[in-house]
Amino acid sequence: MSVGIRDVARAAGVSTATVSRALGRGPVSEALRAQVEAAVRATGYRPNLSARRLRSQETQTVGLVVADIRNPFFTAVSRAVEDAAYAAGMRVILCNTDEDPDREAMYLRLMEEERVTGVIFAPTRATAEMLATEALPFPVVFIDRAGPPGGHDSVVLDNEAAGAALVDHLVAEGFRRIGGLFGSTSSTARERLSGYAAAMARHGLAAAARTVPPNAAAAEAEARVWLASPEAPEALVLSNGLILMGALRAARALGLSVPGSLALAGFDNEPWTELVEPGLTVIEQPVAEIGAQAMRLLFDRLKEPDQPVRKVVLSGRAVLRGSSRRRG
Amino acid sequence: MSVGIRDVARAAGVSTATVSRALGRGPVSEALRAQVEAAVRATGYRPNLSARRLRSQETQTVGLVVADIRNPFFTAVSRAVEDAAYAAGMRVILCNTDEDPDREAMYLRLMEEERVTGVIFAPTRATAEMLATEALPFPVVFIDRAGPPGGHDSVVLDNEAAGAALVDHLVAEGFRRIGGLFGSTSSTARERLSGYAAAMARHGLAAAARTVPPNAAAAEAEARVWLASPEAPEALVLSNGLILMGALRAARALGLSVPGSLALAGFDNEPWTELVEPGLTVIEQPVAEIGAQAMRLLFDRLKEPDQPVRKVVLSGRAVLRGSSRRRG
DNA sequence: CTGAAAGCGCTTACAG
DNA sequence: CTGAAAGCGCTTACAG
Repeated sequence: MSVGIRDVARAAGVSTATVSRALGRGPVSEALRAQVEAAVRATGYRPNLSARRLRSQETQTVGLVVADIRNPFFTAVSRAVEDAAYAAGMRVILCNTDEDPDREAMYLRLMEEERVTGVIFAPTRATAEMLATEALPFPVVFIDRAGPPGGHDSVVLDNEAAGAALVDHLVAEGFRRIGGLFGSTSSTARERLSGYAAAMARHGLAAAARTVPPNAAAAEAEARVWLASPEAPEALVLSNGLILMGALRAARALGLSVPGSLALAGFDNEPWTELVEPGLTVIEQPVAEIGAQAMRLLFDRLKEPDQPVRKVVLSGRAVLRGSSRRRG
Repeated sequence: MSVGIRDVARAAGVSTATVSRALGRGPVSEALRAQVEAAVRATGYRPNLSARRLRSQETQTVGLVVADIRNPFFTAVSRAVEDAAYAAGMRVILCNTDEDPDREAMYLRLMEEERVTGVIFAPTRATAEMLATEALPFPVVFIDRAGPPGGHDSVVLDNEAAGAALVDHLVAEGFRRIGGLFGSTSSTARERLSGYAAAMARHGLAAAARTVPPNAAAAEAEARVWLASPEAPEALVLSNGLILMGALRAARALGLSVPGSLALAGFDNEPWTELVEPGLTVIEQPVAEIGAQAMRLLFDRLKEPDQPVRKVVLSGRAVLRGSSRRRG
């Protein structure tokens, strides 16, 4: 029914081997190549990628496993990964784990069955640690969150520095009771928390950090309780864009003026952070660069499987806006 | 090197056929099934999906071809599609066309080579029309944008009604010089424009619509020129979330107060539209429902290839906020 | 219910 | 450069 390589071979008057070579990188005379190309057009032939993958043992596929594509950070990174992949003739399988270790395990298993060339992965802490010991049949590049040192290549932000930078900025603006709301599942959030805590200590201030599931609803709920309590901070550091959004909602709900009653400083320079009033101070991540770098690390690893593990640490850029401006 | 079905068969003391049946839906005695499962665990066997697909002639793969995953509308839809797909044991290949017909053609061709089970596609007008005649070897479900009637199944918003609803609302709020900024590439934008124009005519008002490439930068540039000109409207209808963002930026850049000097009403109830001041009036699309419905149409089509073409039209929900409030 | 054998559609040594 | 043949790892009629 469907036209196969045999039909093309017959139409071109050559062997299937020659058709295969003409479509790939095999050595073929110009004359035969032209015949094959004409036959391909005439028959409407489409190579069967499943057959090609099985036979060649190369799937040319990269798995991209992230927490949730609806998190704008992952949206942007995934677009960069896909651009790089398709440019290199590879395909991408995208999976959303919702930060659930069971789903992570399931998708990692799927990646094995797909015989993927490699995986770009934003793991939970639990899975990142597991992967330090368990060997996988393909290279893994961690993004956003590195596992234990020496395990896998990774490209991450300098989270400690970024967390500390937000504190330094808030302190410079005159704030002292600076709280922090951090995601509870990722090593990234933990590092940002660590940078926050270190900077607070350095300034001789008492740290007050809370952790929440990394989504806007959970962050809003926690912030509402906190901000209405006697221990309410006068400024808040938020560990990602969703938590920042939740904190802003909480401030609005409680009628707290920003930055008058509550200063905010967070992560991810999404378009909307500039459009709200006041604009939100954030650490901008080089999202496209993260995706592109991850693909580069993956390709390098495929080329040199035994080279030492590399960790690419990118710096965030502080974008200072009204939400963290000096009080009064 | 890698463990195959033969190794499992050997370990379990059965034939490869029995292993295959035990892992699939074949009839196998409980005793052998247990032996096979034990052997699978013991060997760490992972079925090779390329081989399975080649042999079974079923890829269990759906292609999802959208303009740009970074458009929040497509982000949300794609998440819904992926959830439905993985729940049904299918995989998703995601492609970004950037509204470029050449890239659309390229990815459609890739879908053929992948032998996908079906494709969910948000096409440009050019490609939608092409697809009305050209036959594809797999069912296609259009989302967001339907092609010519009778061509393919589709799930779309009632765009004309939504466009008209925004006009009716603005008129009710006392606006009369109501302009419109619409995307130039999709049938969706065209329909929203048509609803806008019809409603303007119904109210005895002069329509003033412009079209732009559907991204925030192009929309901002066009809006800046328009709003600074003598023909500047007092209210603007925007045909999607990106264009709405561009228009808001233009208003801010020109120092136009919203809604005092310029009212805004657009599409896509993204979280940020509630957080800006004033909140933006938008038509909310049932994004999760659109993705889920598309998968349902696809499954139905696979089950009943010859049933008549279906077009599911979903209604938007108007979310009225400050940006369109009566002037003065 | 079970196994031996054929074959899905390609690519790739192996000869020439 | 080219072709005949083997085989990638599975599933599925076909017999029993």
